[in-house]
Amino acid sequence: MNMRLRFAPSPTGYLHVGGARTAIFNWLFARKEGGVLVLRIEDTDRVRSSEEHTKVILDGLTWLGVDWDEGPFFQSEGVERHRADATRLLEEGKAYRDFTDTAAMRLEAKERGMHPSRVVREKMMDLGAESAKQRAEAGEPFAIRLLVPDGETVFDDLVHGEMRFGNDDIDDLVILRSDGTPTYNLAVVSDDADMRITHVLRGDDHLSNAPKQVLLYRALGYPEPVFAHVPLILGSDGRKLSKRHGAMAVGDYAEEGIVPEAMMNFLALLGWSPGDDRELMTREELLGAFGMERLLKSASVFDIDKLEWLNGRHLDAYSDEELAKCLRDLLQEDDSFCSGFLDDVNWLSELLGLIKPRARRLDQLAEQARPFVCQNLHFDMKAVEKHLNKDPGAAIKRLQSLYETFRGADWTREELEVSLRDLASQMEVGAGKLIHPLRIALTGNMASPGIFDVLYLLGRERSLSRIEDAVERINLR
RNA sequence: GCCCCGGUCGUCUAAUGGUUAGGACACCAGGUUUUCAACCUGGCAAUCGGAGUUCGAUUCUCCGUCGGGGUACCA
Repeated sequence: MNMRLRFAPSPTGYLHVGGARTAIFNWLFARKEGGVLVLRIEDTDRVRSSEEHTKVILDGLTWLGVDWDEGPFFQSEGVERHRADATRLLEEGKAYRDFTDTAAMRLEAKERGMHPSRVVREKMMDLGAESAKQRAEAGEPFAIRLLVPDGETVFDDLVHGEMRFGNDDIDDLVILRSDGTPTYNLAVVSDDADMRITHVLRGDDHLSNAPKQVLLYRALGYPEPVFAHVPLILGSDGRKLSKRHGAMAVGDYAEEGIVPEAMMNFLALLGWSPGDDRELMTREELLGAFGMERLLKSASVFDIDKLEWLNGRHLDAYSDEELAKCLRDLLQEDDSFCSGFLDDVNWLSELLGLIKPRARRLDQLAEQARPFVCQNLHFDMKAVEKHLNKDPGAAIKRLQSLYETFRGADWTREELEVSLRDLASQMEVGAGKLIHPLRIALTGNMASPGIFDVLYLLGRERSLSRIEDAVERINLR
């Protein structure tokens, strides 16, 4: 039998990291086992659903590298089939019409200490199928509820093992609303059966829906899929992930310079492990190692630090050309950006060699690159204050001396270093006294790659003119 | 309230009826150094609690506790 899986997000406007991980597990499993992955958009909530929202989710999946074999299908397209399934259950006596008023039933149930749905059932059974049919034909609106049988519902979960639910605890759930629209549990079962889904891998939050759905499969006579409920992802305080924990959407992370390989690696390692000590894994390695048997049962906390660390490591694997492309994208909004520098492959490679260890994310990489590829510097005012403005006279003197010294120097790291250190001893100051103001003049920042590397990469002309500019800045204040 | 799931360093996790309970991120210290990183070395740090089974439980069982999910004519 061909394995068929599905990922079925609601189009809520973004791809949640929890949803993304569910998608990744489905994808890994499908690709690993040669199965088929179906994408279905659960858009039955018309208020929240929109085409733009759907697009955001598809883009998020594509960014991650999660591709699908069939779909996207839309749950709303199956409404007729959902309705037909509900009606069939009604005809077969496995469901019944509900004419009651919900609020009144709830109140009565509370007074009598019963499940509301059981109160409804009692009333509707008393009413009898014949009179129910007559009232329906007379045009009275009604919902359809599943008649939950006595006994116990037992099914197998790949993550949790055997699951048992007493049917007394399961409501006679509404499967078709009085406005004729299907409810979630019916729609899911009807769609999954229609799509011949064999493995339902989804978040733990659906675990208590599972017995209801199993009951529906059995009532409808559809073959049951295998379930696998994966644990949830929590925020840093162990609570459900929410806005106050920071970004929740994969799109936000993409914008913050996380690369998709790192995101997939990180998410795959939440709730699953390869069984050995591997942490840094490529897509292919994940695929090779993945298996449902190693899915964990317990929820895990989303640790941004670890994500960023992994991101840095994945960045190491990026080629110079790929990174140059990222830099172009990220820096294009800077008017003073001279992308031509990046065309010199040797220069590019030296630059990246210096800034890659200093950046974990693409946006940080771009900030590190900025002084080397943009004409306008962003000055860190704290740095300017400390090393230039605090003792302006000394700063000017030192920068001017450096200017004179460098002007006649061969532009090699070695010679630049020798001449700077010579100058420092002539002036009877530590080398740092020259280096710090110089660094700010050249980069605008307190932190940068080694100063001689900076000089070398910037080149004579730009270095000298930045020193001049810095002197000018001090004079102008 | 009721139903369900879960609990190993701060975090992600490994392991086992008998181990000095391993690794990684983070953190701390040292090295390196012109800054910031990177890098190297070292360190801190965990089996939720209580019973039971057992020669022996972190591992198996029960109870409690804590956390999570569900309990809709939401998905």
